[in-house]
Amino acid sequence: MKKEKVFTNKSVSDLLNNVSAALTIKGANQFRVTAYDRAAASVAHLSSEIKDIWDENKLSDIPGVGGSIAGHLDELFRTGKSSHFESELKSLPPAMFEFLKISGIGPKTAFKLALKLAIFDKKYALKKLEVACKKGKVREIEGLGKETEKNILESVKQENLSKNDSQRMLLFEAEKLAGEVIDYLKESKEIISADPLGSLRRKVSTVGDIDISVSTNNTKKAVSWFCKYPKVKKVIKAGDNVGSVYLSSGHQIDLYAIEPKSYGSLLQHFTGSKQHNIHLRKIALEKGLSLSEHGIKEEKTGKILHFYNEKAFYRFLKMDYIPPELREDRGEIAAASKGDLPALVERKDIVGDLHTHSNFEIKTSHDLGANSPKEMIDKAVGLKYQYLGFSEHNPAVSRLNEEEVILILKKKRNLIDKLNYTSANKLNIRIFNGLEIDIRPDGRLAIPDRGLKLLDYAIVSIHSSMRLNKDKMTKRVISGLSHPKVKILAHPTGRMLNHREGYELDWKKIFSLCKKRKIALEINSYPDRLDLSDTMVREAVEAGVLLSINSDSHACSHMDFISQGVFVARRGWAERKNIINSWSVEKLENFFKSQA
DNA sequence: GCCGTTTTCGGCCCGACTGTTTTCAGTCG
Repeated sequence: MKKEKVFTNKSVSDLLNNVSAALTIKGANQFRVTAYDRAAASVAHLSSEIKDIWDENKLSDIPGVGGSIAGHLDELFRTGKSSHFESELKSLPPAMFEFLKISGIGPKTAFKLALKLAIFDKKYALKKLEVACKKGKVREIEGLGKETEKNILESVKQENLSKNDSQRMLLFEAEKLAGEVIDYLKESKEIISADPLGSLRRKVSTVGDIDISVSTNNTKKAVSWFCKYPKVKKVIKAGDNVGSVYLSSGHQIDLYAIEPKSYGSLLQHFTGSKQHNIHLRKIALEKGLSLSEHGIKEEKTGKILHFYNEKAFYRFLKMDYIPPELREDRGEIAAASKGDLPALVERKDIVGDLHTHSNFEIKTSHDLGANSPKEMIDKAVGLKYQYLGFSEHNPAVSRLNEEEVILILKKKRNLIDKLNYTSANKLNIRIFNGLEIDIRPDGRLAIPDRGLKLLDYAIVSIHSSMRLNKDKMTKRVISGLSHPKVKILAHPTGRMLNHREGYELDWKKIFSLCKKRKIALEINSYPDRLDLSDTMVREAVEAGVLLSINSDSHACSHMDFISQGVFVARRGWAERKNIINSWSVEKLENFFKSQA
């Protein structure tokens, strides 16, 4: 059997970067080079898989991918190779593309190294380069020197072949890491404020490098304080306004320092996204203005206008303030100019969690929660929730007969009723009796109808046979959604960030059914799920489908993950009205009882 | 090679930093 070649966003992005490098060496038009750079960066930051986008015939929708590159990529996905890309790359030594992985080495240096050291093969290229460095051969090359040699040696040795070689961090991890650095920075009396930048500030589900800005009256001191952060392993650069370090954990952190009067411009500039800023810059240019991290320059007078904060910046451009989560150049600039931005859902709008697992002994074949219902309720009260839904996995049908299953579900029903009696009196929180039910491969639900009757609502989801094809999977899910008690489809694509791609579904069909039958699609807040993804949320919202932001907690502490789901919802342009667990108890109760 | 509320041609962001230089090229974001 022929093995299918796997294309990931990362591998496609690398390929485009290599083509860009090849064009640079060949002295191609610089705009053609940057076009490939842009396409590569764009693909690397996609929030869905490029293969899926190709499936839907939407490659040209990717910013920076036009007819030509889309055509080559199409050939690549259809046949496993692109004759055009291959011909661009073939005249150059394959080793140089390995060298490109080293931070600080670009196309010209990589090419020079390969040529002068006569390292041509890809195999052992880095190893051979390391040997050459140790022999002092690199410093002999014209234009290179001791420092370059040292940098290469350190990079190769530490496998700090960064430049995106390591996998992207989950947003949750990045927030934690950046939070610690920011806390440290704020200890300095020179530093007035410090904020995350880039994808971290835009709350993208995965984050590459961490960038941080500081407002200070002494940028040099701020950078030097940053470089003294105890977890720094190596200072990459330390200029008057910019610092860059590797932590001992291997993560790279960049710092940008600026005086307070320009802080708004800096924050805006480095929050990006790149596409958002390019679009803004174009609009500004038409008005005779040029944008930079220092401010807005009036071309006519040469005067630079400074902005303390971003609100003033956007106001000057005659736009509403655009929340960082929306800054992806997906229509937010036009909307902000017209005063048409959505009123994005906020964390405080979420007044209940409908997907949680307690340790109630339900004899499931999946995982139980770690905490008791009582402990979970205390946590929910602490979060000021108005309601909490327990949705343990269904009892294991293969090991129990129907009567045993019903018995367990009755026991759970009784417990919830009892909890409601006490909680209504003492805690002022409503408890709902949910259940997370497997949709079996044939589309049937894993518990009998008699069991469903005991529930306030059912969540359905897929936990097995994830490799069914799109058609079969769609039929399976649609069948699983058919019972009127089913109100939520949990983690709808089954993806795990950095771990596995989701299964494929015919979303047109799913959306239209969910809209008609008023079934909410879940935004699962678990840090490595974040499923639906932001782009799918946007499509769901536009299709008029309801959403539910849930934590899928298997322990009390997991209930804090809910903010991660809120970020995804915001990135998907979702408003409070789209989210069922922002509704009042009464409205939600009616929703559960409705039989659309 | 991409892109379009001055659209199918003629533009395309730009500054900081490092290393190797002695005025600048290469890399990065």
